[in-house]
Amino acid sequence: MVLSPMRNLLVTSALPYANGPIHLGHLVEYLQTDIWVRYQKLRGNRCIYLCADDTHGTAISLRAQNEGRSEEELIAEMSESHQKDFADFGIEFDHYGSTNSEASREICHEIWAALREADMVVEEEVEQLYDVEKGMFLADRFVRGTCPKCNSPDQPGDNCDSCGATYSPVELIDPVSTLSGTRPEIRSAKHLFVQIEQLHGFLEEWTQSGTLPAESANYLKNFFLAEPLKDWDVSRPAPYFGFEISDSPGNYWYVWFDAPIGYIGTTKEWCDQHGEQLADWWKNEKTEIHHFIGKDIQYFHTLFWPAMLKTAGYSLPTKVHIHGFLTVDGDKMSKSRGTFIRAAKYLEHLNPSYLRYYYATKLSAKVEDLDLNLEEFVARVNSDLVGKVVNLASRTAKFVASPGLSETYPTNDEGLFEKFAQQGDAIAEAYEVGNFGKAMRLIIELADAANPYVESNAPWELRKDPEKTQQLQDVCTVALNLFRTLCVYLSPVLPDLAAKCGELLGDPITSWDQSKKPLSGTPVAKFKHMMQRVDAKRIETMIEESAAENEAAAAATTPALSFDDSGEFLSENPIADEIAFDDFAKVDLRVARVVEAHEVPEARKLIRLILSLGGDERRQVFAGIKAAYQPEDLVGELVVMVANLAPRKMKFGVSEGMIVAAGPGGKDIFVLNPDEGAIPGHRVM
RNA sequence: GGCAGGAUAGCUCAGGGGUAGAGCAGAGGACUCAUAAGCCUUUGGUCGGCGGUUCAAAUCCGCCUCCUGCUACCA
Repeated sequence: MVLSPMRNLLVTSALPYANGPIHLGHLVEYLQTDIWVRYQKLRGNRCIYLCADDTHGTAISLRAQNEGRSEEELIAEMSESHQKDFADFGIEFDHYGSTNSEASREICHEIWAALREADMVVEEEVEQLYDVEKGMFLADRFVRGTCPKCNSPDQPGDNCDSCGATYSPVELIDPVSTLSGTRPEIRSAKHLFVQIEQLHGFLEEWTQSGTLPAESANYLKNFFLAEPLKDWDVSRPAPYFGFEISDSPGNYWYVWFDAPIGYIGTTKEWCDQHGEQLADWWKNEKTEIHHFIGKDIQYFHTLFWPAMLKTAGYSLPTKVHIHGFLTVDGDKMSKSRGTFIRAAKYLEHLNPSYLRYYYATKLSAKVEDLDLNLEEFVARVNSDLVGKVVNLASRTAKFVASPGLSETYPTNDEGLFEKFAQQGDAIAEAYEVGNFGKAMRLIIELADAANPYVESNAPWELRKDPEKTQQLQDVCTVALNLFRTLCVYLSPVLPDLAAKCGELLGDPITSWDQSKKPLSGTPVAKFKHMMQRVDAKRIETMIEESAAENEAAAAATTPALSFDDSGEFLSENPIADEIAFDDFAKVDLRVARVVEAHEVPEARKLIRLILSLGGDERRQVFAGIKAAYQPEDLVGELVVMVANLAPRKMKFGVSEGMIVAAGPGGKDIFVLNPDEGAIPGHRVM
């Protein structure tokens, strides 16, 4: 790639939602972006990095309500906490704003006016469930109820976990608001829709024009652009925490309408603070706009967002960089396992540089998930950074502390400096396209070449011979220059290390081109440790603490879920001897439906049941449940029967199996019913 | 169900028609400047399976298996 002399770059990360703290998953994106931005700045490009808190929507209101304070208080605190976490990880924004700002409000109105003018806005009545007690409409995720297709109870508002049916929450049988526990009613309200289908052709072209990773372009092509695009519902009726729509009082912009606009609003704030013109950044062909986002929010950024920009006459994103999700040791982050780790928690135990480097080794330009393998994390950081890179300085710097670097750079460095300098282009290219993993591999490859040089030139031997002081100084000058070049290359990832290298050699690292010219004749400071090795025990502690915190938090929010079951029955009836699976499998348990149930007048404990196993298969079973059940209550019920039990002649007839029930006996007998969805004949295993 | 991506050494991954690679882990050795770091040597793989194209396939094509993700008020 040809890098023009000086580019103008506007870079954003997705706006974190003001509903919770930053965790290691978020950091993939902010570190990725920060590294890219630092790289661009190091190259001498004009680059501003902007971000903001995403503050609107129902979830914010609910949380504020639960905490008994205003939305404004909540988002102010969140913003502060987010910014602290970012700063502590070395993520340097040029400006950090909020979607709840005057600047953002202005741009929302402006873009809205443009959509109106383009005749892209339509009104439609939408039926939604309304929680009378809370006084608000309920998003799908706040409703549960019985599936209209299969009658499974307690299903989510948009689809059934049991039969997989999708539906609208208004179709639910017996809907319940998860917010108040009351039954919501169906109400109709006016919503405003944007007809992005009008820009179908434009979006098709734009999404396929190389602005997106190939995976994403294909995805959009197949899933969205193959058919007419649906109108986008961009309004929510009051009460809603957000901006009221000027020409539609009582309606507010949906959080996903104003979130991306926050990019522009934040730019405007930055411009106002720095005497810059917004148009130079957002209405200027020469400015590149780069968004970094996760794959979960692709379609907001690649369909709605460009449609809005296009309509309002703003520049379109030059590139949308899309990353995957973080897993920890191969699994999704888990609160109970303690792998859901807050940024602040990490920092209590570990150095941010470790994570910056580790993520860098794992990031590529592809849309793929990134695994934080904790064992590898320790190995990589300790081996690569401490063992190879920093080691170069720590094993040589002290030999030249008094004379400093040689007056001129030695000619006999085995071509190493030149080799290091030449690799710079390949490393730069890898940074530029977002393939940080490759950049790190190339850099560590160089470090691997540098250590044998020190080894074979053995400065610790040269030191013993007063005749060889010049040679000693030269060897160390070479090693330290190689170290410095590595620090230049690593500085987007490890600004701290670069700063320490600058202090050691008395020459701050500020430009990529410092990798091209060796340093000579300068003093060398007393060597101080630049990076501690990762202590694996701290990781363990961090995980344990995270798990404990999450457990405590979960317990606090779900007090209803505390159980206090007596162990009495179990102690009186100890568990039987262990059996092999095969022994259990001999028992053929089946779901059966009670099709008839009859009194047996002469029997003290028995009821005569006719069970159906589906089709024409019928069994007569005498069940000892007379004290606990009325026959008429059993007809139609599903039960579990032992289907292959040898028939038994009884006084009142032949019993062809038995049904299973729990309890101590007498009146306390509880027949087992399968959960919803089971049908007669199903085997029970 | 549909779609996308993936499967290469014990682990994490690179490579991508011409003798299978790196780091870490493992084994052996020499050294002792350095944060028990570093250096040298070395074990280890039918590149998920089956077919096809080709002089040649880990690589290209087809089918299959398994994982992961996504799946709009949609299929």
